[in-house]
Amino acid sequence: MNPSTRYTILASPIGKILLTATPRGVSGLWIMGQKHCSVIHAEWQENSKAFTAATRQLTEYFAGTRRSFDLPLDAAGTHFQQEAWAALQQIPYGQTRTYQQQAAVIGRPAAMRAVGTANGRNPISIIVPCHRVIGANGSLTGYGGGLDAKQWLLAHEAEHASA
Amino acid sequence: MNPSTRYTILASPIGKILLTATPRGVSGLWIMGQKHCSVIHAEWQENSKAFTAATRQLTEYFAGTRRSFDLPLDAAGTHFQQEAWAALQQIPYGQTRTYQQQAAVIGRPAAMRAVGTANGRNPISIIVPCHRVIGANGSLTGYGGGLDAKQWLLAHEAEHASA
DNA sequence: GTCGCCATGTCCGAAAACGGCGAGCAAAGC
DNA sequence: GCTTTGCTCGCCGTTTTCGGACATGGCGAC
Repeated sequence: MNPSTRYTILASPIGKILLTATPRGVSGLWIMGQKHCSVIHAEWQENSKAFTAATRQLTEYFAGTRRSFDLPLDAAGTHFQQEAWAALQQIPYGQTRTYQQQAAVIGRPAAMRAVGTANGRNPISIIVPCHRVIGANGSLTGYGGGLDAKQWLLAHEAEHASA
Repeated sequence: MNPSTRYTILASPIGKILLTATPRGVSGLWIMGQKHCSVIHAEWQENSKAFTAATRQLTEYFAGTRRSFDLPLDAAGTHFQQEAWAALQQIPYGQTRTYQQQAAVIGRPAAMRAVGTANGRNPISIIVPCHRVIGANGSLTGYGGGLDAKQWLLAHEAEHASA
């Protein structure tokens, strides 16, 4: 909604990606074609030059040569969501955690279900690695960008983790 | 809440008055000591110089020598409230209207009760003359600044209307 | 007269529903 | 016996929904 929001679209192995940013940093990364994909607002401005660094880092990530991102982020959310997303960024490349473990990290071990909801609201997929959280029994359980994308990302990271 | 809000306090025949303003104009006028009086937020700045014109016009009003105000206003409210408050400003000095008449003016004759609520939310007393609206049977019915103030204002205007 | 009922927009608090979960238990299949 | 599957229930933050309360006035029924 913020008219100072800029966006761009780029291609990837898992489909087109919509990137958005405010003046303070990247505010969204959505895998397009999914029902949870964010909407492009009329007052936003297309500006691929504003995403030079983000595009390069994402390209390297998909090539398997980058394992962590170094970008200013500006994700909007409640206090609890901010904590949940901060916990996500502590999960190393190629590893997974359960929702229960993530809830314990933020000091609320019983809030595992709320953590699942918060992960579903994560506006910056991939860079904030919500795909690295799976069910306690090993099932993928869910992913805003589609379970196919979640599985692809985990397999991709597993393949390049040891290198 | 807006840190660019300024305020000042001035004396009047009906008690102390709190004036607030944004960069776009006067945003509030509250009769202090009433339960509906706005709160002074910590991030606001006291600045009596910003209210030179408003103070002069109010002084003239209370002296009986001014019957209309000429100030930029910036009242925050819903679309319906904006319409209701605009209708208030069409009521001439010294005259009164009923809530029903005011509702008819904005094209919703059945919304008289909603108009009463909207008037109660009017942030700029006196300048936006919600005191000129009374019950259909002539009763004063209510006033955020206190019924005493409402009666005083109406008597004051009646006294100076013909001059 | 006067009492009760209804209409109008907004805000606020309470309550309920809703998830990208996890554990415990029973039943079925091997 | 042991695993697997499918319930049920409790957990917790967020969102949605709902019900009142208001600065009123007209109408019908008694």
